[in-house]
Amino acid sequence: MKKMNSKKSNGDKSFRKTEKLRKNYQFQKVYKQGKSLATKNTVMFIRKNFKGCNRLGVSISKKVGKSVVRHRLKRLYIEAFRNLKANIVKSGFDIVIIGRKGAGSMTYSEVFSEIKGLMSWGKLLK
RNA sequence: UGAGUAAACUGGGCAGCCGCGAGAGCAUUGAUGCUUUCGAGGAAAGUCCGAGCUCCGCAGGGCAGGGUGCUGGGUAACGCCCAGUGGGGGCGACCCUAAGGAUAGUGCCACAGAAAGAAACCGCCUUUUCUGGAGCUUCUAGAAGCUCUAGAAAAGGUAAGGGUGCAACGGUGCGGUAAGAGCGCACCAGGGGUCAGGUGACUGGCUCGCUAGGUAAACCCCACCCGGAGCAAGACUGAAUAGGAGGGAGAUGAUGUUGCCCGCUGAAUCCCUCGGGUAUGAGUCGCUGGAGAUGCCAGGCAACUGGCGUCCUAGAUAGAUGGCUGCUACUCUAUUUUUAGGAGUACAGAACUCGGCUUACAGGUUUGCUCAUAUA
RNA sequence: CGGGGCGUAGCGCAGUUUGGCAGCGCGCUUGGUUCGGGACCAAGAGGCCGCGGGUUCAAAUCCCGCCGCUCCGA
Repeated sequence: MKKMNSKKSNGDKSFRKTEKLRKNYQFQKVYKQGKSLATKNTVMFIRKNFKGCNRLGVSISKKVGKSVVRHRLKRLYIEAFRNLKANIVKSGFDIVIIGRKGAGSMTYSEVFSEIKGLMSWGKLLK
């Protein structure tokens, strides 16, 4: 992965405001109509949005830890999503990632492999 | 050198790549794109105090209610800070201290103890009466009187003693007395008066025998302070506390103004329930230049204040500070004893802004002072 | 941002107003009863009263500062 990142040729690794889920109703739609996948530390909801781009929302409950722990975990999820964007084949999906109770102690490599596994389970990766 | 005490600072470093937010400039109808600059803390935390700012039919009165509580300063203000005073702890440097009033009143002080607050009880002493015993004297020879002693009753004196208890009516000693008592004296503890010093808390001297427990972080009294709500405050726009339906209250006063009353205000209003979601399931402003930071000089023991110069240092809104790599610093671990490998890097994330307090904090640096030991 | 409630035995709760013995029910242990078990009877163990200070002779209770859980309102 890291070697691929250093190449120039692969796609956009940015993460802009338009790729974020920002409103509560957007989250509620994904919860109600989406498909859910779960591991021990992470839950992922996936729903088609018919808009031609993939959007991400992250939600971490207060049970995970203090403010520093929650904030750091959210950044790790976004970083993992950003580094996996080039490998996503399908587009037009809303994705919501939820951190569960033990997720606060994970490192970046654990988060990355967890998100990668969930995405390939959801058939978003090639 | 070791132990301790007080205070200040730091909060891994350097380089590279990818990514995020904001400002400015350029391009662009715009969304955006490019360049460049800046981008978490000492506690940003807890939300415990104090203010600025904004609104509430001006902020008026009374009663409640709340807070503070040695003195003097500082400050925009404070429950904060500084300098002192008293008390307590430590050999010491130093630390802790809600520290006004207990003769304004009320309450409480379990168990024990005579008694937990001003009085009774036991006891001690004196006098009188009665009863018993011993001794002496008189004499009519078994009675009287006197002295001593034991017991009971009555009248009085006293607060020394009473195994308790956290606490017992100032303490110890000598004198004194029928027995006793600050009744008198010496020393000690406290209190009143007066004089001196100090702005003051208070300290020191002299003098008065003046000495009725503790608890006010129990009610309370005294002195001082407090209008309420909070940036989801509030303002603006292109309908913007939208516009609707049903029920109820309302000039006999709704509503608002802290709880209550008075006073003020004064109605297409107010309260409840249901349903609805607009052009973007709103946006912009408030939103960061301020009791700002820093250097020098002056005043002050200090907190702090004044003058001059320099600087601009986060402004998000599902909420920007992250990830990876290399070298290095520190800690841990197993192998090895020399290097290499692995894991980890304190507490913790701005949300209107300041001044404080409290709490959390791996490791490191510096300075002042104290004690002990050694050497000179 | 503002406000309220609760932390006591393994579990569910009293006691806090008015300071002085830490209690109740279920559960647990031992013994009895029964052929055995349950039920019943008798005895017993189990507590830093969330944590740290302070006031007081004495604190679960009063005061101050923290920690955790939980519920409202805008």
